[in-house]
Amino acid sequence: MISQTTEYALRAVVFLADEKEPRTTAAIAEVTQIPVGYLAKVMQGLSKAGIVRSRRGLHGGFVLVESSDVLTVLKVINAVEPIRRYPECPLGLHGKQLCPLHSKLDQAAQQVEDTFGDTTIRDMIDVPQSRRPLCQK
Amino acid sequence: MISQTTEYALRAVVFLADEKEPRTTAAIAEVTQIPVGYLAKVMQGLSKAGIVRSRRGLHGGFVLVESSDVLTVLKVINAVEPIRRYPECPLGLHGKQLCPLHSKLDQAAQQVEDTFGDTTIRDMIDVPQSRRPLCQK
DNA sequence: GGACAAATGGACGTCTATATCCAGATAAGC
DNA sequence: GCTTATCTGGATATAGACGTCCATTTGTCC
Repeated sequence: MISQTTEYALRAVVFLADEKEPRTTAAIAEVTQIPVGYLAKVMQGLSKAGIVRSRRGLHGGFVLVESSDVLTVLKVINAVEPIRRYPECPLGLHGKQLCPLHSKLDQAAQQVEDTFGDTTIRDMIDVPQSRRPLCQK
Repeated sequence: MISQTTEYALRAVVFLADEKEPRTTAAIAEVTQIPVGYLAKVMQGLSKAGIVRSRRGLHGGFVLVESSDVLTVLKVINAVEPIRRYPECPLGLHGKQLCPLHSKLDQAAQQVEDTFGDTTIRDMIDVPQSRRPLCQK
């Protein structure tokens, strides 16, 4: 469905949503349980995609660019690895129109996009009774 | 969303749906535009999963086990590579309950399963006006 | 039983996702 | 300007997905 890397990116973003000051790769890695070396690469990707802003040197780290109530899950997914759509038949058949097979596949992808496009990061943090992401409680 | 191998499996199954006699790997490969050597592996998988039945020797090949109006897209997907669900939090947090992040991911997976579970192979072949899968028209 | 057709299984090759490690660049604080 | 903290970029390693190839097994037809 979504790759391991995308899952990592979502965890990191959820963590950053609550933080005011920049958080280092090491700090993010610890809370999110992501291999620190690999997280560095993931964060670079998010940085280039404009999801986070990085600051080097002492007291540096990463902050979200957008507010968490504007940033959607879909934006994060698209920054890492967009969901595969079917703009046309992979076999190059029936012109621009899709056959029912690939139409169905595309339709499912669309559904997923819609679902994630409607969910902001804040939606997943402001939960009434406990069970916040990354938290034990 | 779904892997290349799963897409291959779906193409092969769609092709077999219309055929009464067994079709060889070579015949399937040609119509579906799948590398013949790799298709052989895919077909073995479908065979072991009980989606197709194989017959060796002259006039051998593959046939669907179930009728195409009973066989769903989901069954084929599950035979090759099931859609990843989230029975529990990957971080091992909050007991059996899912946090909103993984709940959302699982919900999307569920949606996709539902969509594909409701679609039979026949649904994709009996189309009123043209654009059948694997066909030019 | 012999000739041929076709699936099966194993060995192997390649590419990408995942992951590690480290030298270099850059920023802050003194 | 020096030291320290931190991101950046490149090289490298590993596993799995995708793909090829071939010898073997199993089946049909004569």
